[in-house]
Order: sequence, then C-alpha cells, then structure tokens
Amino acid sequence: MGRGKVQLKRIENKINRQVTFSKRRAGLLKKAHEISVLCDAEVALMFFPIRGSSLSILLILGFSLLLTFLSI
Amino acid sequence: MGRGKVQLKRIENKINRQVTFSKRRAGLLKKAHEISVLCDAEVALMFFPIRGSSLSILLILGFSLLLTFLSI
DNA sequence: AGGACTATCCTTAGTAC
DNA sequence: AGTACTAAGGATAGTCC
Repeated sequence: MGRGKVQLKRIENKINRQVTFSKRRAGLLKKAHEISVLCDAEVALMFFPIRGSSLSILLILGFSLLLTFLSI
Repeated sequence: MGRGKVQLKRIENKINRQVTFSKRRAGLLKKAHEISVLCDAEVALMFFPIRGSSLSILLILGFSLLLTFLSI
C-alpha cells in the first residue's frame, strides 16, 4: 500500500475490501490494456467479486481449456 | 521500464516484445492472485499473444455476456 | 528460453473531500 | 459510489549471465 507493507490475506473489513477491489481492478485493467498495446496481444479479464461460486470456476476452466484445445 | 519512460505503443522489436510480454504477464498474474486473496474475488485472465483473432474476441465477449446474463 | 540485478517509473493504502 | 493527494512499496526495462 501507500503507507506500510501489505499482508497477502483476506481483508476482513468489508468496506476496505470493496475499496481495494475497485482500486486494484482499475489498476489491473490498465495493465492489461498496456500489455495488449505494447505486445500486440489480446487479454481478457473477468472479475467475480464474490468467491466460492464453483460453477463460475468450472465454466472458466472449461472455457479456457476449450480455447486452448481449439488453438484459438 | 526500469530506465526511462515507456511509450504506450506497439513494441516493434519482436524479441523485446516477447520478453516484455512474458515479464508483464507474470506481473499481471501476480496482481490477479493478490486481488483474489485480498478481496475474496474470482479473477480469470486469458492471454492471447497474437492479436487480430476476431474469433477469440467474439468468443470472449459472448462468454462474458453469458456469465453476466446468468448472474454467475 | 529463463533467472538475477537494479535504477527508475508506477501503483496504491490511507486519507480527506 | 468517485475523485484527488502522497508516501511508500512494488513492478519492470535494460542488462548480464
């Protein structure tokens, strides 16, 4: 963070967690855009603010595997 | 970069472009992992090193829309 | 191709509005 | 919810191996 070192563990405070999510998502999107321009690449980012949806995980994994298999 | 300011434009040198892609992809994956732990979120990242595959873009967009529609 | 180093730039937690 | 600020920590281009 700006002031002090960050522990890589779940932020327990709900407000702080939401704020950090918004800020870091913006940063991640910016970096994804940069790599796409700099390196002539496609980057897809999907965010799921709530964890534990095993269905979404399965869908993502399956989709990624499908794309890899199809060499798209 | 470490030494000097980066122009947000395609890196013409193929070697440099590949190296930058590898380094930044690693950084992006690290940050994606961080936000997932800190904010209790799912993040999916897909990289396509070669641009211009409109099929992949359509698939990604369609998949994202589907997930949004299904509220997963 | 990938790892280590490091000067320099970039991101961001905390804060206030 | 969003924006702005800023110190400090973190990412990374260039380099050598």
